[in-house]
Amino acid sequence: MQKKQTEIIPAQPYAFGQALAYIRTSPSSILEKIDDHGYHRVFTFTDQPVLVQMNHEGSIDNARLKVEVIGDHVDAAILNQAVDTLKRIFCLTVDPEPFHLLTVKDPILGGQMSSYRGLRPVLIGDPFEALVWAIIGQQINITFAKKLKLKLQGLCGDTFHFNGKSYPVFPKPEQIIALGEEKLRENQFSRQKAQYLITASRAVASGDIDFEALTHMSYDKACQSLMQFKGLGRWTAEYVLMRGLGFQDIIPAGDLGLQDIIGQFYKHGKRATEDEVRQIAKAWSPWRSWAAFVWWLQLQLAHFVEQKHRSGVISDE
DNA sequence: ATCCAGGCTCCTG
DNA sequence: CAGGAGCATGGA
Repeated sequence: MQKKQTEIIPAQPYAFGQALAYIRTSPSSILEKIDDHGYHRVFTFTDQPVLVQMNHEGSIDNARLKVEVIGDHVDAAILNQAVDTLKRIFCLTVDPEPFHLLTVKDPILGGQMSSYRGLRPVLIGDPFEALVWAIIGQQINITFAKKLKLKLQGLCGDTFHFNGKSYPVFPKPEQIIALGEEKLRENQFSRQKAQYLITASRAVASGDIDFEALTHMSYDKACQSLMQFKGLGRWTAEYVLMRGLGFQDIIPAGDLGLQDIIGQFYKHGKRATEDEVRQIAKAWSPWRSWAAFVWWLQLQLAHFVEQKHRSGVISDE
């Protein structure tokens, strides 16, 4: 095993602790390990599993991030890939000030943001993982979606071992294809989901879906490009562009959760329609993805607290 | 039990 | 072209 390390100075202010809290409560995060020291996760860089660790030092206004990569053959190029990946996932190079100014103009969104100084979105670790998660999440409750993701990981994902600990490595498209529709069906994936997953994996493996190319397209083109595949509708395309590739100005208005919470705050509790969400979200351009992240964070925290309650972890005072 | 869930496709009228 | 049924499965 070789190690290399470096440091990232993010655009300030940056509340890394908020990002970690988000990951800890996010149902989509099954690969990340979060502890007092920071963030740990295995990525695949140039066909090699690499453990990436990021710890924070300093304060919100003086944040510094220590990055370490561990793997069989890690060199400067691998370290660079890790840094680029982390910058993308945590939006480290984006100046959050314009978004902050925008939220101040919207008292409702601004009210949500007041306790989140230095917060910025956290993307899903890898675009393919975002695509898989979006397909899994279609039309089922999140708790079950997480179970399915864990199952998929157990069925065809690799494991990376280091220092007595094991870290899951998200399956490559080829591994999901090799698993096959039958196996997925046996594991509670509906026929549709199984088909969509295989179709999407094939498209990624063949290069028909090219994430790198998508990042350079306009929103419209990228969306259309994804939606030509069966099983990838508008919501899924928007979700992947936003949470997988970091498109900054997308509102996945078809999302029931968003319709719900935006209705709560902007329509006196009545669920908003897709069109209404798009209309309301225009005010948040060009930061619509960031606003969506904030709303999702609210939903997620509420859901997390509720679950804790149910399982009796939090006792009523 | 009953309704619904971080949708999508396909089929009506 | 808007609206709705059907899908397939588990959570609350």
